[in-house]
Amino acid sequence: MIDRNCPDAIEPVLKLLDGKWTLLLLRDLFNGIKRFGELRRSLHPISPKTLTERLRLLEEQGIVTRTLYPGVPLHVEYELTERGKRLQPIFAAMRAWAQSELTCPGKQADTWDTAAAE
Amino acid sequence: MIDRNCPDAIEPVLKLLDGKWTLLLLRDLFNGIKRFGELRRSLHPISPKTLTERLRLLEEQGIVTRTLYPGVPLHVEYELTERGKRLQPIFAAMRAWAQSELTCPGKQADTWDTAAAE
DNA sequence: CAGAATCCCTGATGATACTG
DNA sequence: CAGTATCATCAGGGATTCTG
Repeated sequence: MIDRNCPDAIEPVLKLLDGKWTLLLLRDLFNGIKRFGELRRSLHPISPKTLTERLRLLEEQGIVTRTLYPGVPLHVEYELTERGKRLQPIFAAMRAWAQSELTCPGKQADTWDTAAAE
Repeated sequence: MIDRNCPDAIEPVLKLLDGKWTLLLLRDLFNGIKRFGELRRSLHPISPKTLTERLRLLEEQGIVTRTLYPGVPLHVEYELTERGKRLQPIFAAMRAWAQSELTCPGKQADTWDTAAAE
């Protein structure tokens, strides 16, 4: 039976990572500091509105930092906080599963276990 | 720069786990075989429609199995496949992060790093 | 360049009632 | 019990335009 205290409570994490672009956005940031435009291009076709929203939320959660470099044209950088970087294992686990279960380009595994793929 | 081949491709996983209830549903199944009604109560207030939809999708992906035990009243059991059970590390990583970063009931950590909590 | 402001729209989900 | 069938809903996103 579940430990309804807290140990099993992934809800907060789910809420944090919720949103169509959040995980993809974070993945990008794991590759280093990014500017707004970079993220926008990388996450294309995300809308600037959505990108801003997601970044703001992550900022509030202490997952990313926003650094403004005054001047014209504007220069803003987004970077993962230490707290944010600690999300790494989650991505690692996802990649691991993807690699072992999704047969990238070349593999033949497609034999699940209970199979019956129509 | 990112390895645009496949290694970094978490998209399929994200798609698989997408949906408001999917992760919560899977978490329940990690606690053992469940019947439709059990899941419904546990995930309350999920609607039967949504629960069915999610279960069907997971079934198609080879993540869960549906077993029908003929008779009246009906008896249907849902269980994780081996493939599904291999998603475990993802949950583990989420729980780990939640425990270390979200200060369950008693803790005081709330000091992120770049702080500046409003 | 980085957003803010608007308006719009669709798809995931909810609510409810019914059935084998 | 375990769904299916319908209809209604709404929030997350999208598209576009504008500005410091």
